[in-house]
Amino acid sequence: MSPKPNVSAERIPQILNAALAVFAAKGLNRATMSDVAEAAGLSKATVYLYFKDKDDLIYFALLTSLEQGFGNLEGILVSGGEVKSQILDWVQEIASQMAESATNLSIGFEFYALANRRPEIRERIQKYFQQYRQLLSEVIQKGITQGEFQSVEADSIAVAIIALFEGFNVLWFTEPNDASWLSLLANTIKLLLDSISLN
Amino acid sequence: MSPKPNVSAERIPQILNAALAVFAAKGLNRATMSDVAEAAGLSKATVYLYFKDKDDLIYFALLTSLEQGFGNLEGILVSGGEVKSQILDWVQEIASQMAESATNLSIGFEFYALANRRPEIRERIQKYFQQYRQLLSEVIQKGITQGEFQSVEADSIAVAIIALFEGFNVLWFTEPNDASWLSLLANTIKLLLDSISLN
Amino acid sequence: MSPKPNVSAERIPQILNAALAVFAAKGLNRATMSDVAEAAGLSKATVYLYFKDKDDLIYFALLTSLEQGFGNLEGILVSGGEVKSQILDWVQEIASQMAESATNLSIGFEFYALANRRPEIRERIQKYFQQYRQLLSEVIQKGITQGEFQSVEADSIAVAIIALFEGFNVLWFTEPNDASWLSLLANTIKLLLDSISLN
Amino acid sequence: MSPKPNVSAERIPQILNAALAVFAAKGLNRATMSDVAEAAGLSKATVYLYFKDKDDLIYFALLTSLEQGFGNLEGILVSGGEVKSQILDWVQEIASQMAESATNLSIGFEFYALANRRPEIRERIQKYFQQYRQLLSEVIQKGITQGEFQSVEADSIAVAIIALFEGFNVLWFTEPNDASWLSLLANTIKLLLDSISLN
DNA sequence: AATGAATGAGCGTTCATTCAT
DNA sequence: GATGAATGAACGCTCATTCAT
Repeated sequence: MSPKPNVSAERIPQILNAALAVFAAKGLNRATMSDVAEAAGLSKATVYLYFKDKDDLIYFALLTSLEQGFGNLEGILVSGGEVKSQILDWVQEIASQMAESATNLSIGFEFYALANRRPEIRERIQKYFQQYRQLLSEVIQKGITQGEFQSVEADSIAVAIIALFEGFNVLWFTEPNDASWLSLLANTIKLLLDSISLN
Repeated sequence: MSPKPNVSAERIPQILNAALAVFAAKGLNRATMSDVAEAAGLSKATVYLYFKDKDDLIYFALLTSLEQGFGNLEGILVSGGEVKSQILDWVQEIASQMAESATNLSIGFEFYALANRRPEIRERIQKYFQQYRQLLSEVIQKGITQGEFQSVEADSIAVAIIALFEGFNVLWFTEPNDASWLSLLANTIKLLLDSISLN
Repeated sequence: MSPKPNVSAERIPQILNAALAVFAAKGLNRATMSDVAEAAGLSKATVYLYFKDKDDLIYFALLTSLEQGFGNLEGILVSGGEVKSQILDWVQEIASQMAESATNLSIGFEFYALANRRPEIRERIQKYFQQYRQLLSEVIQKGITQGEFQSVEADSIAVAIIALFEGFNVLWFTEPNDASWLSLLANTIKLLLDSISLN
Repeated sequence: MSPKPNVSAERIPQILNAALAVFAAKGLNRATMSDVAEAAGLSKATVYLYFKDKDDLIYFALLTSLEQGFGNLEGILVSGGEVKSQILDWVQEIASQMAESATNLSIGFEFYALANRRPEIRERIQKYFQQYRQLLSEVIQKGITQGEFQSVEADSIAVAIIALFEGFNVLWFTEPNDASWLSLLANTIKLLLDSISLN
């Protein structure tokens, strides 16, 4: 279940990156271990040196893809200035990142689907959303504390924003050529924040 | 790509229902044609009598799962009464349905992922969302016309609502034991509608 | 092993002709019973009403294709006139027939190959060649008797002519676009007959 | 379409020989990849390591069976002595070889039949016959140059001889227990060569 | 540490054949 | 006599996984 802590632990990210690329291109199932090995410039057997089996590889690929963090959400917490506008900037930033790696979204859906059968995957995804939610919640709370927002339940707003991101992901993915998603998403979140703003 | 139009066209729903059950339980890829046949109480060869191949079966299974319509959204259009409260009722209804068929969500994610490789699947999903969006848009527009809502872009609100549904789906699916999703979703949509309401 | 002698025995040639067409087009193995049934305008089950199984159908298809006789070889026996020139005319005639149904040659090769595994097929082919040989032998003999040919072994010449036909069949089939086969065949047989002619 | 060029390229002839044996015994279609693998003492998957698919295997089996060359026909070209007698010796030699590997003839017919559907197979067979014809043609031409034969078209005689070989193959194959084919073939070719000899 | 070579286990698909109507 | 519907039995092919070197 876990990569070996070898000297050439450089192999692990090498393999994981190859895996993510191949998974995104061909889908979790059509991607073969051969594909991954080839993309990593290694032999199949070598991949098995670092990952127990394909499930293991998928699991760590998920972890890797979940590591990308939440943009500079942390920055908002420590910076001065108006929270709302900083959130809206952050939305732009995240949405732009999404737009750039649109292909990667499809792995996301496969990971979600996998959660149904693999508890450890579900747990990681849950943990990811919890952290996300927690962080976003604190940001909203800061806005409340600073007097920008009404005294609403910060957590509810955090969840709403996350749901909007995920929901627009779906719409974006199914109709990737429609360029309006980004502004629709931004406007919706703005509307939401406006509605809890104090004046 | 096409089921036969024979007398025993009862076979087709029989197989499709079996397929949906098996797909939901095992995932699109781990579900074998044997599994589907067995679940349908038929032989494998018989399944092939009605569906060209597994891809064909998956495609029509998608169509079936997309056929469930949009609740009584149409009802709102023709009924009298306040739009906002009717929308909120409808949200409750749809969300309850989702809660009941939580397992089915996982197929949904697989279908989304599949859209990347199979244009005809992407098209059907797009069409589904377009109809959904169109209908919801008309409902919002009715609210505007009736003087309930400000003169906002109805379509943007419609998309926002759909995105919220999809986004909460994701959250729900990854953490199915959390009972609060439904009310969080309902509250968020209420917040949204309140923010465009006229008083 | 044998077609039923039913009232609608018109079905039998109907099926056999369809079978020959399909066999020629797709090969004995790739041709399915469905193909044959469809080509005959009947249902699969009906084909089984008249032929026990596919092997049976192939066997009777072989018989049918062997029934085409040996051109007007018999005519030479009863006619007056020079034998040699009549044989050469007959060669032209047969070779032209071959040219017209070039596709059919491929079934021929499949039948030959099948002879290895199916004694009853080998027997029919043997019988076919024996009759052919016998008839041709008599024609040569007539030429000897008439004083056209030297007193050679008529049977050897008959076999040689048959072998030349079969051999040119192979060459023709493998290089069907070469138009010279017919004249090469005719010239070779002429050379052979000249070499046994008396002046 | 292509065997791998690895160290264990010993596998390739191993598999091809097994394939030829199985193909001859069961026919191209009834022979399964499992049969071939088993005959080669390997697993099915290993066969697929060296041959892309069954078609590929058949194609290379054809090449192998076509590689056996044309006896010492080349020897006649460089040797001194009478051409005619050397040809007749060669006929005996080739015919004996044919007699020994009578079973293999049946694959031959299947290959011919296959030429109809597979252009690359047709091409190889054509090439085979062309080389054969070219070589034989030169031998005849040498006989003409040496003053043994009349100044006939060497190529026509070459084709006639090839046709006779192929034709007798057919007859031999359909009636393998008849021991007279060899002498009939030899005599016919002798007759042909006599008829173009100069005295 | 690395891999070429090998394979067991399965899966999607086809097709000759049967049988109730 | 005719057939629509159904299926058992295979077969070609793939792929995750192992292991000797």
